[in-house]
Amino acid sequence: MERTIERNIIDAVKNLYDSDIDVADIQIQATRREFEGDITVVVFPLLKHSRKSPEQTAEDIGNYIVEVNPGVRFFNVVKGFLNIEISNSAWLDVFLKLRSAAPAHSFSEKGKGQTTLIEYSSPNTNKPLHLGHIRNNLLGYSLFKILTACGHRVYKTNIVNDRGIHICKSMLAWKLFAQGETPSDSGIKGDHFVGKYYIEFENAYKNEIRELTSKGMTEEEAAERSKLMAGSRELLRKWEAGDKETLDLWKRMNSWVYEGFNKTYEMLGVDFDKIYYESNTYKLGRNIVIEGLEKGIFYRKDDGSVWVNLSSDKLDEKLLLRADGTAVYMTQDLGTAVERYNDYKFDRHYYVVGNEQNYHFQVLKLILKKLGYEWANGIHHFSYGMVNLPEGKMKSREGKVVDADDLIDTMLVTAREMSEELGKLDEYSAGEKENIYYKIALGALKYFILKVDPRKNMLFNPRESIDFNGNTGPFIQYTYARIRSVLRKAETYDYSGDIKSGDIELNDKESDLIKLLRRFEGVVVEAAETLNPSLIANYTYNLAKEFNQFYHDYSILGEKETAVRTFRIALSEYTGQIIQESMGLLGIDMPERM
RNA sequence: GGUUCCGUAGUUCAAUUGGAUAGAAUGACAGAUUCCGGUUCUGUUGGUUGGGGGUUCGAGUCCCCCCGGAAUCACCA
Repeated sequence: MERTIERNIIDAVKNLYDSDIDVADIQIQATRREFEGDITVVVFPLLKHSRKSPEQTAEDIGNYIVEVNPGVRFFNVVKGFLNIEISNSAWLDVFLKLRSAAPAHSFSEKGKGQTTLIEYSSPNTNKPLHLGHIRNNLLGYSLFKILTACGHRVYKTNIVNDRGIHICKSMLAWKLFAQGETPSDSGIKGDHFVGKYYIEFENAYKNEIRELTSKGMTEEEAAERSKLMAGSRELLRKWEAGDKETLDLWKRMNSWVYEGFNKTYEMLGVDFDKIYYESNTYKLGRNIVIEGLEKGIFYRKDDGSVWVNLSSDKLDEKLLLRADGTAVYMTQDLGTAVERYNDYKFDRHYYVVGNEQNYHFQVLKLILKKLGYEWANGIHHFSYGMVNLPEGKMKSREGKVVDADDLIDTMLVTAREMSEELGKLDEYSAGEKENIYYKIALGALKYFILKVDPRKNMLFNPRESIDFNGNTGPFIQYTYARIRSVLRKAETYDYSGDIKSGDIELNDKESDLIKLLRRFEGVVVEAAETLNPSLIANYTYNLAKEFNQFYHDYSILGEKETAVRTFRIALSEYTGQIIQESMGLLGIDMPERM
């Protein structure tokens, strides 16, 4: 449609003004609702060719197009905007073309041949996942879906911070207090089980400090004298030295954590192609640092610690290895990056990590470049904002975190309550019902988080998210379920037959819906280019709302005219397909009924 | 203080990436509906896009200067 108009404009300018124009000067867009018409041409860029007023130019070109293009019914001019009304039969053609292209949907060729890595999730093995991780996981997974849809070859990776003093703390607490208890003994999910001992350590440590300070020590002295802290350091030392007993316990406790994480990941519907462990990559990182030191890119201070000076890039000095030779966060990330490049030879590598680490990733990329790795240019920190709650900020130190599993559970409970109240599922088995509740609960959670621009800090309100009305996941799911219901009923009606162009006259709601449907592809491409799933979310909401308006105003199954009924059912079916596909890019499942 | 990001209806978010009169949802208000209320439906209200300059046919969007908020600037991860 746009193509032919574009062609018309080039011809018009050629014939009317005897001038050749650049295709880039042609701006065609969908007409806004408030105005009459379907397609709008912005004529301002054409003025240099016409040398006339915007109104006159639009008038000239409009007349020309109406004359040569039979698909165009009429036009109107508002200021410098030429609004073109497409004939209804042309809209029907657009729909038929869209629909026939649907099964083999490919959105864009731009990603073709691109190998793209996405790192997301990145948990620590000393505590369960929380609300912040949920945003991370959902964004990472959705980016994977969107980029894949645009032709990228995408690999999902995860880096597990399974090493360090924090792990040793839970290990020590377990040795001291657990008396051999395991997750299966206690009936606690593995990651929560280990998290429990981490908290026990913190509490015991606090008590110890309080006792010591009450004897007249300062905080610093107390921290140095602390037996618990000394015990953790001792464990870390043993771990690094490869002490068998320590390593065995470490492996055992980590396996409990992973078992727990896997359940949470499964609930969220996310997965990974390859998981990296910091305990493996930190050694490679250390070698890289030492290599850089030999090349003179880094330098050693008197105490033996290794640094890089980035002050010429406004980034100050950064520590790479401690005085005792042990690795820091940056060390292992350098190792992980190099290992990943060796594994995948990626073109792009997205790190889905919260915006509190912007500085870290700036430094990481710069260091890799200084080391001479060309591929560092493909590294990109996908930085997202924090999730706040109505009660205020989340602070893990004060224990004010929303646990991921708890949150999912409350969402499930709420979904069940609300569905039971509506009572539309009474005839289904318990298993089928549970499956639907699950889809609603997760759909509500995912949609609420993904509809927000990732960069922005956001406010998560659990009650609002699961509303069946408004801009929510359940509302879109409800629209989809409604469409499916119509289609099930339609099978018992006589609506077979092809739709041919020219068969029927479309009404406004129908052509509005088609207009929106044809934008889908563009939205997906844009979401991939700007790495922004929220575009897809908000688009889908508009589509669902548009369908409901159409559904509200016109009869589908009760329609007498066979051709019209056939068309409307086909339109509903296609809308359902797009909604499902669109929400699928957000990792949200659509229930067949709800 | 340096760096990065964010400021849009009372609130939570949009705005086809530089297009027309900045839109939804929710809240509030009015009316309808009925088992009081919630629910549901209809309508109304709600904005100097933090402020000020600039760029151009045209700015919420791009540039500069202020104001406000967040993150970060560790031998934590």
